[in-house]
Amino acid sequence: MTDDASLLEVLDRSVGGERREYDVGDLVFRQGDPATHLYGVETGQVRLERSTVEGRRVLMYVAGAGESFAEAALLHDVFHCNAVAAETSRIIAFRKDSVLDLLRSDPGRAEQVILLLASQVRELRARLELRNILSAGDRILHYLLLVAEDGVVALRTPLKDVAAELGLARETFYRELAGLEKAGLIRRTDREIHILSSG
Amino acid sequence: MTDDASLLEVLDRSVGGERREYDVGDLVFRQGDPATHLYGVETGQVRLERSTVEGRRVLMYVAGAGESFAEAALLHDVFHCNAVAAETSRIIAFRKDSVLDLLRSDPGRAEQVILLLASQVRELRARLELRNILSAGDRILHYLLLVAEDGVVALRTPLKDVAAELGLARETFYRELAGLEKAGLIRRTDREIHILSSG
DNA sequence: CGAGTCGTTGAACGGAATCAATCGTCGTGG
DNA sequence: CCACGACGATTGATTCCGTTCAACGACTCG
Repeated sequence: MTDDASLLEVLDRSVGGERREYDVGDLVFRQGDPATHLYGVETGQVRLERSTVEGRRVLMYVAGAGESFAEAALLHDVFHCNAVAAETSRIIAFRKDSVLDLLRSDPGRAEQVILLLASQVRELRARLELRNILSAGDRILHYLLLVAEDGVVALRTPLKDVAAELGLARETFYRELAGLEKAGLIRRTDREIHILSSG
Repeated sequence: MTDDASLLEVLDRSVGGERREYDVGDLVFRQGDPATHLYGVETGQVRLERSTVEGRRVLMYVAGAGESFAEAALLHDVFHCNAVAAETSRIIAFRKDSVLDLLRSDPGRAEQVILLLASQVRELRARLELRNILSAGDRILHYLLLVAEDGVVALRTPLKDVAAELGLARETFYRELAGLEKAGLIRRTDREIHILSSG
């Protein structure tokens, strides 16, 4: 699912980023702040949330380890949301100017970034489409078919995280997984799920 | 939600695309075909689906009017999914080489594309995050807060399409909307929804 | 050896999907 | 001009299934 090199990695190699540590609740940036940087999560988790006029808060995104966020800083002068650490986190900050300079001066890098973003779009679309599947069992099966390579899914993350990615309560996920196995559609080993053909 | 200029528009203006008509069920391209073009939907709808080894089909994305698809052609030599018209559709095909040439020779355009993709990523993330909200009412409210400008949401598409975007049955959506109005949280006029402040 | 987390199963509840029916509106053609 | 059909919007009743609460075993780590 995740591709070879992430945007975060590419940026980190190309323009050096400044690493900072944040505790739970710390603000990385605030809505209205000048958008001078974009960011990556090295460890931890950051919540992006927007404050509405009436003071309500709308969660826009949760960025986990390895992900970049606030790329939209490239588009705007000020941030349109707050970024707050949801866990103790190490964040990398890249200067917006540096990034833009890089993209302008190095067409190869620019192209690489385009490809990265394009594949990210593809992945997000696929994830979104998954959510349109109502039945938990079908959703899981489709997910497995999507991420499988040669009929085998290697589990890199704990199962509960997979459940979260699928938008399911972990209990439902475990149960349904057991159901699929009982139905003879999959077989599980320790860190792998094998998809058994049954056209 | 949708931004000023779409990727489709930018491409259409920069590299001329070839327009083709498709009937329901027609294949735009097939899994394994050389990936020589990327595409945009002018009218109609296209389903992107991947065939697995066992002949099962997994839906990856449904591209509607105004959207581009198969941008991933830029990354790969062959298509990894089938594209089939879900309605009578007019599709624009852009030559991959032309697009790559453009991006390499025109850094300004490349930058514009990067910005477009970045904002697309942001939008997709936001949509995905919405799906993590279980309660239909909360989901709708968050959506409204997200797309509102000055507390007003202008309906561009039929309500039933909004319901689909939110991943809700249209009945549920209507009902919940009525509920929100009864609860005094929103007020509806013909083509607008007003969000009433209530911290 | 305890605390914490992941994985797993059971039982009950609640809410969204689904089926069904109605109304309004718009466009089309006779 | 009106009848007709298509589609969006809406409300009611019922079913179903995923969430939630709860409890437990396995494993890791300090």
